[in-house]
Amino acid sequence: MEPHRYRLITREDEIAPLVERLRVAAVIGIDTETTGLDPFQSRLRLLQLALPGEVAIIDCFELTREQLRPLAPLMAAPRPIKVAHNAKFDGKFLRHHLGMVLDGVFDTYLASLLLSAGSETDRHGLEPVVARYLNRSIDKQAQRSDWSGSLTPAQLEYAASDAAILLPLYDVLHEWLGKADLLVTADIEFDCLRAVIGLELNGVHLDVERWRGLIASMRSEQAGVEAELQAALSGAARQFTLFGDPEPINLDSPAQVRDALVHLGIEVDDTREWRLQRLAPDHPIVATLLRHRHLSKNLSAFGDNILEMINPVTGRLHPEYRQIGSPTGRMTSSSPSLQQIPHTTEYRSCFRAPAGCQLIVADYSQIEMRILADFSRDEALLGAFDRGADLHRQTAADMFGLPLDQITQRQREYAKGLNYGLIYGMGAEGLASRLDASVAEATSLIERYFAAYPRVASWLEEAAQRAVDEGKARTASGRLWIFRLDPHDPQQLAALRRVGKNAPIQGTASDIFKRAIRLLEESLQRFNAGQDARIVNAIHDELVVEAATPIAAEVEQLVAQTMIASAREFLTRVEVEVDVVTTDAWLKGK
DNA sequence: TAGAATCGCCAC
DNA sequence: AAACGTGGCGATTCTA
Repeated sequence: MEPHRYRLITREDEIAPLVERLRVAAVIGIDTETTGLDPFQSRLRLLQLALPGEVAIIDCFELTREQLRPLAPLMAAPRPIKVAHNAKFDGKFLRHHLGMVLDGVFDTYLASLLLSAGSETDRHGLEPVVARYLNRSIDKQAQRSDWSGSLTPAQLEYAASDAAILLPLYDVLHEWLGKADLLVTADIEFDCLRAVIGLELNGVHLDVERWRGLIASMRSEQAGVEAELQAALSGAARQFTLFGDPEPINLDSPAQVRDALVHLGIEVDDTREWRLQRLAPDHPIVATLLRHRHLSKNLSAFGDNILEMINPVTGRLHPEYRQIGSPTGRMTSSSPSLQQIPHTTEYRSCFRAPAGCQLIVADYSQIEMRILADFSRDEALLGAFDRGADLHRQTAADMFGLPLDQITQRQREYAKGLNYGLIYGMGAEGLASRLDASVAEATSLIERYFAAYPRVASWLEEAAQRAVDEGKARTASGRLWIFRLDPHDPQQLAALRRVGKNAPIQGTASDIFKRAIRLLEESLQRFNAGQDARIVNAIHDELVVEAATPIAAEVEQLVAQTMIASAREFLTRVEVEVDVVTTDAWLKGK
């Protein structure tokens, strides 16, 4: 690639003229080089700003936060558009080290993800994206060089070219997004970047002592369970120690556990939970085994490892978010995944508001069923939400033609199974197993359900057929998922029909949620000036906000109103409900 | 011996 | 009893 014209900026008097040139630009490329990946433990070295034909490279070791402040309004404004590849990374460093909010972004990484529409094989680093959309090759080797010392011409050339390439990349990706009707979805994604940057920087507070106590009590119970199981199962062992004692089996090995059970006369093909559940009533040892599994799982997945992830600088957990974590648009979090902390009081109560703060925990009530009602226009299902009654009880009443107060617990369970199952494309066999009923019973229940909600039936069928015919699905915002499933293969056809039903619903829930995050970030801005309210967790349909106690009540109202306002942008027929509580810990009726 | 594949299970 | 969608992740087992 041809060398880029760049200017290394190390003096304060160079900032104002630079700001003037940037201010009149429609679009600028932006990139950073840092001494590491964690903004709390590494430094921001370079900030590159690309204009057509020119790249300014700011040496952040030479200039103070105060001296760079004139750049801040540009970074936060809608214009110029800041083009970055994975702006979340740059945005975290800008926010933490320079106090700048990054907004008004076009993210080429997110754009590439949207355009690939769920392809698992596409890569989305800058190098493959440039290759795919500009048909050019770039060299990323200098990325991992040492950015903390004196800079070589090669490093500066790399820094400049990485920022410069973003401008032509923007042109091409913008055009492709337009052609694919993805500009609305792209704006949803770009708009919530600022909040996702906040989510990662804010992190969550974990009560370490409480967590340690939880681990300790589980470990001691596990020791007892383990001894009991070894005594019972080792008789089945084929291995013996040098002293003739039975070799203990590895209870974490499904194969060894299966063999041991078979030796005890308990015939099993595998040892998955549902299968062991079936055996537990007749075999106390299996129940104990299940308890061991549970403890073992929790201790390994939610034990000391979580404590090790606490950031030494902030003392908090800072998960990484993949903003487009699935083709439906759902976010995922990792290191740790706060989205899979067990939903029990002992775990959730460890996630607490720090002193002087409260947690506002808010989630959408039945959001996916409401989306289904809105999409299908089914009068009875819409009516169920209008009446505001317990949905599953209402569904049972609709199915069985009974008044609400005559619905039995079992009938409500049936209705609940259907409400949850059908949006996932469940069939009669699946429902039968879930409800512990016969396939005939399940079939008849589904018939009753669809008789009560006929437009739901037709919408689901049309969605399945559309997936088969077109090989793709879209959400309310236009988010696209192109299915890589072969409709000529019976198994893949069935999977295609299931995902065809679910994708528009789950994906629209993502649209609504992400829009809500954006709106809430904006609403909280006036509090954020004082660092008094911040979003600290986001789990598919639930938001957790940490707020200073004096403003918590006001923030609670804001959170609920904002989430409702977002849903209204996408749903026309159905009202959504938000359950919200203000508490000390991450607890609520959900 | 490192990485892939598999089993299994946590969340919404 | 692989057929209920989306994910992350840990332990074991397989494989190059």
